[in-house]
Amino acid sequence: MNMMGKIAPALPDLEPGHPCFDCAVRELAVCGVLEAAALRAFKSSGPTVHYKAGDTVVFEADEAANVYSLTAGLLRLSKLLPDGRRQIAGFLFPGDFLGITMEEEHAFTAEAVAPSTLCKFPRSRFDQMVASNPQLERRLYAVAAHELAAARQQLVLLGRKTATERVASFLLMISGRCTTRQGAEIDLPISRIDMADYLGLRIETVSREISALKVARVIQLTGRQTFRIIDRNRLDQLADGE
Amino acid sequence: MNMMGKIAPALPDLEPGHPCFDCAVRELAVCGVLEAAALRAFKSSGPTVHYKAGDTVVFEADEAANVYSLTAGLLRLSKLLPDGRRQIAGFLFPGDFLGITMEEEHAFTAEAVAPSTLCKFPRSRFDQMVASNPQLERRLYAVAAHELAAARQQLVLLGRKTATERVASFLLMISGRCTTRQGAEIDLPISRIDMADYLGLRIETVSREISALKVARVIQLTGRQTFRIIDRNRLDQLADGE
DNA sequence: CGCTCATTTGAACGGCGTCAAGAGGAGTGG
DNA sequence: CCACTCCTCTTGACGCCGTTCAAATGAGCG
Repeated sequence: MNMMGKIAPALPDLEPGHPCFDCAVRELAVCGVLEAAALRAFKSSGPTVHYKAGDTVVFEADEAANVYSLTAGLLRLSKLLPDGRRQIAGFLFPGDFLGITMEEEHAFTAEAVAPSTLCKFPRSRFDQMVASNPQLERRLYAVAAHELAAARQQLVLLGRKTATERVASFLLMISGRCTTRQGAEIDLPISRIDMADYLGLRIETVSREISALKVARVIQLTGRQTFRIIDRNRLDQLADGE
Repeated sequence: MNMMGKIAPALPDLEPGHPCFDCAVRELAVCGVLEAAALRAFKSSGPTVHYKAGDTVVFEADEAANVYSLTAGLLRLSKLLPDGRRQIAGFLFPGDFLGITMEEEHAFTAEAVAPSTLCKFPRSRFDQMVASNPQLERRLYAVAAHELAAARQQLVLLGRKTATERVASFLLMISGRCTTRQGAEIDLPISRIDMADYLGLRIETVSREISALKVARVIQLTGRQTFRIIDRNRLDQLADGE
């Protein structure tokens, strides 16, 4: 039943002019399971759209008329309580799929954290593609199962972990997701506010915890948006509360 | 794309002797989408198993060799941190499916909260059934999407809601899930410890919040395991932090 | 009745939030 | 180059919500 990680073969028969030809995440995204012919039909059903940082892709409670595949950038999924409290349920990285729902409306708002590019498909058209491509259906299930596991892992963090453990866990997650450049320098494309709203903390607490990790020589801030892990083992320990 | 809630037709051609014939949740469960013939083949691939309250159905980190459909009882999905802290990620009610994962191991422990009955299927056999029944695949995706939405909703609760809001939300959830008997009496088959571990609180806090709701005449405890909602509107307000 | 275990209640503590001020960059204009 | 503003992030002081520790109450059951 394991299909995550099984990567579709290269598609040498896809012509260079096709928009998917040089897609950086083609094998990662849901489209990765499609044959060249199916991919052509698929892609032709929707445009590529761009959003700049801060833009809203879909509003919570909007009709779920489209689904998206993120090819570049970074999105956040969030929900706002009536009094202004906000919780971020997760981040979408390139290759991730936006629109896993059986409901008529979206349950969360999706906003661009960084300038982002997405392939946009009308839901009706997408459903047809899914119906006629069993592998796509299977891939969607795999993606949903993966997201579910991640969400449940986050439940443990929010329900039972301390501020120190949450921040340490977050930095480890980022280090696994964000391109580590030369010298293990890690990009941190997320503001303190977004970190706080993802971790169920306030920005002051996040800032204090990061400072503490810095003082303890576990990490090193190499720039406003970059850091370096000095003591990986210690960070692992802190994340697990040891 | 909406398939939740679309109930399969009755199956008059299923013989009375078949184990699924009088299954209380047949139309609710994943099996609900199967034709009588497919259902026969499906059911024959695994036995019915029983667990008493407290028993473990699958251990976290166990090999995911089987999948299950819960026909009666109540399960909890939980994870234990090394130092004993525990978080319950969700409860499974009759009709729910256990085994949504693409990994080789289970990520959470599943234990019986009440005496429970499950249909057990070897994963390999189940995958075959899924492969040859597209509707089953679609149903599984729908179930996963539904669970994902529920988990993300719980993220908001754990990350941003107060103790009062959490307990009020929980009682409302239970009132929607548990058979309300005569006089709107609601069964509460979950201990304070499980409530606390689900809500990210301590049992003393849960107890205090319930007492406060009782004193405020919002609910009424009619027994150790049953309660009644006196002021539904107020409970809704409290759950949303108004 | 007496044991055990779940739940409730009380009192004091502490981690994280709140409020407030300061530090550090990035951009703009002189 | 500095001066100024804006904004994010950091740091400090204090307060509160939920936890911790402790004990009482109550339900189930031999």
